Amino acid sequence: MPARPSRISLRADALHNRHRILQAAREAFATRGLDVPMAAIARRAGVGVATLYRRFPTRESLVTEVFADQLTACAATVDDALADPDPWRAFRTVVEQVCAMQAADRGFTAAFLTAFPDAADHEERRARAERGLAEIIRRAKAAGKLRADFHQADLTMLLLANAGIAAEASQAAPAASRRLVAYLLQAFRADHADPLPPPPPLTLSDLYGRGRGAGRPGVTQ
Amino acid sequence: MPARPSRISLRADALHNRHRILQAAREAFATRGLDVPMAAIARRAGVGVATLYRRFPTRESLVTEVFADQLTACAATVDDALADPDPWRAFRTVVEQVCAMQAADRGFTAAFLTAFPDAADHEERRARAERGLAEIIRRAKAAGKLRADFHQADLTMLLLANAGIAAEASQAAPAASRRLVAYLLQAFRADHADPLPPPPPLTLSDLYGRGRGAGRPGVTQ
DNA sequence: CCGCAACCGGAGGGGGTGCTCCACTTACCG
DNA sequence: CGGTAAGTGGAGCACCCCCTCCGGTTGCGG
Repeated sequence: MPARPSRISLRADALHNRHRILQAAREAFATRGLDVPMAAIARRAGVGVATLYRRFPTRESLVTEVFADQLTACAATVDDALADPDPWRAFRTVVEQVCAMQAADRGFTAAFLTAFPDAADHEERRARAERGLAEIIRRAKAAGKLRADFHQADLTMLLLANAGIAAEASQAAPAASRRLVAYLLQAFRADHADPLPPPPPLTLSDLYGRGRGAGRPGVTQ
Repeated sequence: MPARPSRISLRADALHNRHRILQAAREAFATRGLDVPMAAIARRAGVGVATLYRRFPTRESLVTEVFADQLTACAATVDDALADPDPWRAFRTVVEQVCAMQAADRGFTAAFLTAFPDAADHEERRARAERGLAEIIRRAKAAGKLRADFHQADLTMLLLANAGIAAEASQAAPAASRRLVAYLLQAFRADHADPLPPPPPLTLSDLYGRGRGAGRPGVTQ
């Protein structure tokens, strides 16, 4: 996979600064979340604000670049799971790994859950992962391990729940996340599936569609 | 229970405005979360900013006042549950009710999870509820319905997870929350309790103690 | 009905953040 | 080694939000 054409010809010092910025942003996002001030990132990287904005015109571009690796890792997790002959282990592993990544990096959680208007390959990769997950779910159900009334939206639900833990728990997040995932995996198993009351109108796609904001009663009031 | 002495002698119009402010704040907090601008609340209430600040000097005082009813309802739920002869139903009802309240009101979630430095009775009531919950847990375990390795911190975990859903899911929050709670309640049952890997170092108290911020590597950078 | 004290709303200072413009510096190529 | 274009950092503007001060208004007791 060749590097993106936009960054091939950078002067040596510029490239160096670019790496410093990415590193600083990575740390800042992980500990303080996605809305850390740009100036703080620049300061941490030891560059001026202008340099940061020249390299990454929008915060979004910085975020996508910073979390590209981790998203790749996510995709790889899904692919690995698709190659696993044991459907339930595949399902379990994906859930555990992704949630662990979320819990370890507060910014990653937000980046994962945020829709990026541009970032075409981002979206495409996400759609691909979603298809992979659907297949894993299908197999696990077919194997009789995953309860039949499990819905793909339940994964989104789990991700949101896990994000809540990552957002507030801080240092305790990894342990709490592990615990939550363990509980839920047990609840997802087919062999002890009590009836499940409510259906979940919640998939990643329509979460982005018209999700988060207020009901917008007036204009701004 | 008599009204608080601080608000007994208000002029008629002032009292009227006070109610308008509380109503506006309630709506704003519910839809936009706790950090909605004070000016927006004032505008929505049809009063000036000064009036809002005169009546509620800090945002915190406004928040506590707005959610006093709901916190009372929470406490009542715990008390009701303590009176229930069926321990498991008591446990289940408390969890379901509180989570439903959280899902219905985004601000309530935040208010519930936020520590208030003042608000003495707030803290006291919270501590009391926590004791009640401990008793409910104890009974449910003794009845053999709740798994023995359930920990009180698991409730906090559930609350945080539910908060994550309330924060991002918006209109789908109630349904998603119900689904999550249903899953977790099944996982909490003693009769299908697979071994649970990680212990949870996470209770409400130490969540407040030194919880949310970054690791604070330097001073502000 | 009158006077005063309680009340009101908006203007404005202070702080923080997003983003840009511009004079200076420096890597790199010939 | 020198010219040049790429690169740099910080000052500065615009915006938003918190909170307070102050001149005008009004409920209400006498």
